[in-house]
Amino acid sequence: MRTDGISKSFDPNEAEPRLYSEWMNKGYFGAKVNPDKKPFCVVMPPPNITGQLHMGHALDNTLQDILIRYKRMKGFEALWVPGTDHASIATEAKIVEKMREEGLTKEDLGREKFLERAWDWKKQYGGRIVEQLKKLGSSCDWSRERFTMDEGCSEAVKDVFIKYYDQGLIYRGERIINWCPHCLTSISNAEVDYEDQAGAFWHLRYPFEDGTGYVELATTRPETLLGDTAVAVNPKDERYKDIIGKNLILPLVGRKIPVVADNYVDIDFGTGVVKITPAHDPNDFEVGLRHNLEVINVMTDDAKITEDYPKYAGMDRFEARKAIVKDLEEGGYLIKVEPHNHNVGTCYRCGTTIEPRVSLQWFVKMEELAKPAIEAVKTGKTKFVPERFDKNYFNWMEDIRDWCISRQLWWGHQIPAFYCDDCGEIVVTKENSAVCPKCGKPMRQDPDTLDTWFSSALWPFSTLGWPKDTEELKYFYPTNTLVTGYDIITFWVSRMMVAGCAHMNQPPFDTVLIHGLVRDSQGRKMSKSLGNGIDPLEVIAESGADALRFALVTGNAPGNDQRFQQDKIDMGRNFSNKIWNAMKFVLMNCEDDLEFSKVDESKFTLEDKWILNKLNNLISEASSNIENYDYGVALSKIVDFIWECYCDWYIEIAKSRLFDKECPTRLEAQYLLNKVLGISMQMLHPFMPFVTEEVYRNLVIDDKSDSIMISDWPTVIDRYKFDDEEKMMSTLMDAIRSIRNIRSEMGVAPSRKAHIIVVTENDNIASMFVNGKAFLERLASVSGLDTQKDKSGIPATAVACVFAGGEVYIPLGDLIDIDKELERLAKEKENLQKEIDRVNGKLSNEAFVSKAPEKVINAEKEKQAKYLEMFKGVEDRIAMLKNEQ
RNA sequence: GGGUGGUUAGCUCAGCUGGUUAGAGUACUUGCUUGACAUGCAAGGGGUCGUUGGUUCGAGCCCAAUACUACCCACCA
Repeated sequence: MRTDGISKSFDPNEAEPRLYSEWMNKGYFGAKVNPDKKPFCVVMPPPNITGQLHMGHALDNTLQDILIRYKRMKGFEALWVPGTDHASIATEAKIVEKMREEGLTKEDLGREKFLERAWDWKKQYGGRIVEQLKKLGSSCDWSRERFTMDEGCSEAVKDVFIKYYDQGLIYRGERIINWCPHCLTSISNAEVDYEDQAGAFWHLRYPFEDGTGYVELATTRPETLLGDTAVAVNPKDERYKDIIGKNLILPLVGRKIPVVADNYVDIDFGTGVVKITPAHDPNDFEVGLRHNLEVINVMTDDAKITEDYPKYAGMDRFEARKAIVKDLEEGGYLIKVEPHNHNVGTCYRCGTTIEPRVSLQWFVKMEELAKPAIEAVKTGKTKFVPERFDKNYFNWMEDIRDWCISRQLWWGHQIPAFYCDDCGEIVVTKENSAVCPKCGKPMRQDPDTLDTWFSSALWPFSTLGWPKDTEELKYFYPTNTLVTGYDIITFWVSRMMVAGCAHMNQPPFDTVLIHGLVRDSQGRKMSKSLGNGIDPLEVIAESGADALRFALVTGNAPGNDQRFQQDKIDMGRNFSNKIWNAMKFVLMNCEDDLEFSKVDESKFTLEDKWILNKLNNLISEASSNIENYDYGVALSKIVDFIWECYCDWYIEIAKSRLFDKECPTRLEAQYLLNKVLGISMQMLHPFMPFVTEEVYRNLVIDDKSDSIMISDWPTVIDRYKFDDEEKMMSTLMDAIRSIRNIRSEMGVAPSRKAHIIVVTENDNIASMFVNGKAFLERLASVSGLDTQKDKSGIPATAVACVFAGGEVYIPLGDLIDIDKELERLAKEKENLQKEIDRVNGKLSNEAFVSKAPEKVINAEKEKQAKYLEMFKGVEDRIAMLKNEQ
């Protein structure tokens, strides 16, 4: 028996790891430079080494795996490059946190020892997420796995830094930057999350130096008063014309500060007077530059007031706020406090309120670099899917600021800049040490590291060997599709686009496929704090990776968020089970010595031709859906085909041929059952790789590949195009559905088989019913049938159902309840009347007939004829039954 | 303040360039130990497609306005 050794149900926990390691051992995931094939390349967004696989990763990697498996089957040399990201801030924070538990600080350990710990961490946890990705079924070329801090990537980072520096695109300067007092580092604009917070507006008075009164102003951050070095008004503001240039005495501090005029001030907002704190506000910093104001930093790294203000020294900024407000009030400087909501910048890693702060940092000049990257999208060299996300991209890129790339962290790429403490000379070099070219003394390397995204920006080419001029680079670059979430466009996509254009003269990919967020069943973001996250690994353990992938892809459209529900996992698991059972049934009915070489295609029956035509349509439609990245749509079409067409109809119909060992078309049925299921498995494989492989291997298929993974993607088979047969078959199916419907409504027990009479004037239809007798018997509990051209001799108590081209009568004898049947017929008549009225209305509309395309008019006419015929049939029936009463 | 998406059955979502009686899954009701599968099979009920106008022979789809909702961007002290 072919079913020997085949388990009762598919067990993902057993099959998935076995198949995965087999695929890996056989090298199916690998890709190499191969001039005989077209390249297709995807680089994986490298997950953080600190990370654990979450639903976002699961979705992102499932989509990539679908894409890469599809392309591989389509005959491309398909490379999926995996790797991990060092994630400087996140990783360093975790290590520092762990050290804190041991009572240690970074400084206690020193840089070298700290980095040793960090590398240990990487060794311990960096592999964890990789193993988790494998559980998903990801078919990456693991032999090419990379890490953003490995030798090659580090080389690339240095090269880029030096190149930019030499071109004047990287500079070092004192600017106001976003400082995280918790992570103790600068962060870039992109790393700041703004959130609306309830705050207050403190109205203050600053007295004039000459004792002639005071100006009134309002602030949301009274503690920054300590660093005020001016007060600004708008030069056009008539109210304050006379005070420009006068001096004020800063309350609590006693510093003399000028009133300056600057267009930045909005006349209509507040009192029209703004206190200027250049060291702690980006706008004030700009004002300060224009008016040559002193920049006074009043806070330490961890946002405490400095020793310069003894009364508040050591206080946290929010503590200091309270103290200062109290002192202002006592000093009579506080006029009033009103509630006020405002946008507060927070650190995207730790959520701490950002402190804008003047500091010496490294920057990349972005404006020029952004231009070719913008151009690449404008000209369509790179396109976003869905298209609307290019607006998002342009929005960011066209208004881009210089990128602060230095971080006061140890874990990362140390900036390759060296300083001479003697003469102040700066050297930027790849060497590990430098000697001052001016005074010959050893130089000190900048202690800071680079923003993580600086190295990830190079990912599409650093992973292919750059800066070396490798064969891989020539063959696989530019890569093809980048798959990532919309939340990562500014962080990563934009920077890769910039880097690719700058260093490779080509944007790094032709398509950016954007997906949305995976939310919980109530539509909320999955987050640790809410505790509403679903662990993909638990889902895999319970229901298998195929079920998880099914759940993630079902109903997923590019760029859209989706809800994740247990239902979908169950559907996936049920579907696997359905496939498995279909396979078992097929094999159960295939002898060991089948000779498919003896199959005679001229013996294909109506249902054979129907399923083949359906299959052809599926191949062409699903393929084009996949090409368009509509994976959700493609999957549902494939599922519908397998479940409805193949299982619910074709298998059921085929049963009579299989069970009758003498049936002349039995071999053809066996052949097609295997073939059609096999092709369906191939199309389903990118979505559900494991169960499809297992089923494919068990089926009886000629010229079968060793693995479904490396089989050829199915194409439309021209000799199996049977549109007419498909139409005929649907007529039969309609009739079957009608019979079932009536039996169910009349409450006829399934065990009670009925002899039916088909009335039709059309000989083709009549013979179709006769030929389909066997499956009418099976599918509609029919015990036999007659055909005739008119209604003569049909007992009045027969129940009729009408279909296009005729009627089917089911004589049910005394089982029939005439009143009930009349009621049913009346309802049907009413429905038909409505439709006829609608169609008549359309066709009698002059405008419609003269303007609508002929095709549409003809369709309406056909409908009209059909409905009229059916209507007449129903009327006759009613008359007959009434007669009987 | 600017921008983007969503609003279709109780729930989750499809609906391609406007053209059958607006679909699916789930939930619900009913009937089935039908020789693969109860993780299943069959039948059924359920929607004025957010609102209001407009274009058109014809609008869930296109246009305008509006409401609600989610998100992104922005220096208003």
